[in-house]
Amino acid sequence: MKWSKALIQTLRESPQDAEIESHKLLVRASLVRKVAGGLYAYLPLGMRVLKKIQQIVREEMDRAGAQETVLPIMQPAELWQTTGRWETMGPNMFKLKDRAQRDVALAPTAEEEVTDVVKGMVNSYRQLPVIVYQINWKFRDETRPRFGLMRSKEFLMKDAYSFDVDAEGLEKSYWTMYEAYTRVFARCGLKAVPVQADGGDMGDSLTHEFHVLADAGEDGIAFCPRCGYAANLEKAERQPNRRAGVECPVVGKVATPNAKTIEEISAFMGETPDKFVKTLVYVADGKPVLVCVAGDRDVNEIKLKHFLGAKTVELAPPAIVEEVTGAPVGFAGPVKPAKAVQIVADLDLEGAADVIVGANQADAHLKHVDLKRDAQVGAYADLTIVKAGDVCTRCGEKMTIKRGIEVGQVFKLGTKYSGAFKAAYKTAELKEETMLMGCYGIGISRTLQAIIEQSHDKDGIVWPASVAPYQVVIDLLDPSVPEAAAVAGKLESELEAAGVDAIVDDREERPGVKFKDADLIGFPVRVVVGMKGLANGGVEVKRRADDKSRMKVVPPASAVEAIKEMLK
RNA sequence: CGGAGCGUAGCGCAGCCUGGUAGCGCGUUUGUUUCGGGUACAAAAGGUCGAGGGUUCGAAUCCCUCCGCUCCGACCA
Repeated sequence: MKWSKALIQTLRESPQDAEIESHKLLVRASLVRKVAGGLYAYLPLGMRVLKKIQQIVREEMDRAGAQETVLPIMQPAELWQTTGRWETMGPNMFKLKDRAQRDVALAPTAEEEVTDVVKGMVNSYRQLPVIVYQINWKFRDETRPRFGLMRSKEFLMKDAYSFDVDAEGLEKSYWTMYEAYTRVFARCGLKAVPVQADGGDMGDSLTHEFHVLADAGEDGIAFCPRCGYAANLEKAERQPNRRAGVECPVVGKVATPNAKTIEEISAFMGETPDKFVKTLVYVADGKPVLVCVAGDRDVNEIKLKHFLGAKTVELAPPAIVEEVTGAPVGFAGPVKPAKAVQIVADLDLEGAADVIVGANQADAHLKHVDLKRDAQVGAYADLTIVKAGDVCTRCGEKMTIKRGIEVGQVFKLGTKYSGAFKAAYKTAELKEETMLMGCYGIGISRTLQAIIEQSHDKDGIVWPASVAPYQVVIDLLDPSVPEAAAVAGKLESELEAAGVDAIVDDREERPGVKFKDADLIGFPVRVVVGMKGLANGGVEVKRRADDKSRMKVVPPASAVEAIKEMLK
């Protein structure tokens, strides 16, 4: 490829709407261009990377025995109504009508569609297991698209679905995909770590997310340095910090005017936040619940939801809080609320005594409270978000918190979709059984950006050779000198013959411009064809990631060899 | 959906407070110059100042409405 003919327009300045480094580089290096909020055009350079990632995914899926398909992006509403997700996906799904007023959706995912297709084709246990996949555009009407391709309204996703006869088969499919994902990310030059995660609305409990660790990541992950435990904060567990066995005098009321938050009240009373019990009013499936956690803790709403077995859990609006506690927001407590409602508390508080709680009365708190003696706590459970320094449940080590970008996820779905669609097969005993499903996603476009986020320096992107838009840039410093141009041209075709893709920077630009652009876009290997080098009978070959001192000067005839060596 | 900010040339921005011929840098085109880390000079093209309405002799500028974008929060198979 000749640069002078390529549709590339690098930018000196970052677009003003880009916040994180990978987003800035994506735009500056001319890989994508924003069309509208959350919608991006993939330019030739970006497209080449996207295709290389896709190819790696395809090879690994095929190796794992998955079969490629393409399902329609436009999906009839009936499919979604079958599982009830037409409603529950709600505004996240792009919905439209065709000319006959039939409802259709733009695919946000494809469990329904694939289940319907496989159901129509598989009738016998002999046809199972089967895993199908597709690489296709997905659409989600995100409330807040952000960070470029990280969270966009339209994105490229590989989604795979496994169908098995029993739990054992599903287990096997799940780990087959897990292995394949490990290989995919490694081949993309990414350090992606598998972490345990919450299944959300998708299915049953076992699920792993693959995260690329980065400060710009949207998810928090708890890690145990000793035993290797890694879990999304949505799911992460810890050993409770019980403080039982404290002597507890009789309850006393304290006037705490205008002190509503734990911070305010702890400053007011001169006690540390962990001496307090924070009581929050939640509404779970329409019913109010009091939730107590230690004052220095935050409620994990996902854990709460699972514990209560509720479909929806949200903080109660002020009116409900007042009705339940009999006091304005800020003074809720577990001791004799105005309305007798279910009270649940975090495991930290099991046996807790001599704590301070809201008095269910304006501008007042209670001290010397013994939860067991003074309150009607219905149940104790793990209800809080893990923090750095919390203790690992497995090995007792202190955990750390890092941030990650989720690039892939593997789920066991069980019969959630196959049940709804009555996707059944005949057993050898002629019985009808429901298939067991798993689903497995990789965000291809997000992976593209995650690679940049993980691999860049002050000058630009540092592409791993496996996914670089071109593996080699040939900087032809004097394009108007025929002998130099001939050397570059010959090298380009030799590389092509050797299966290495290269772009020749043949622009009439000063060397500095070419070097800056090469660094910005981040081609793994740079070859400089200049009069200075040619006078000494050589071209210069250098890795993007190395400094100038690691540059090699080789005769043009052996350049291909040297380049291939560097690409390894 | 709540809070904040911003919409002026392909990109980054000034001008707005205090109304009076729409500017700068990058990029683009042409010429000269320079030539191993974003050369320099000159000339040129490119804008219904987000949209609509109002005030005014006159609106990028003041007022109203709407739209879009970004950030924080809530949400997130």
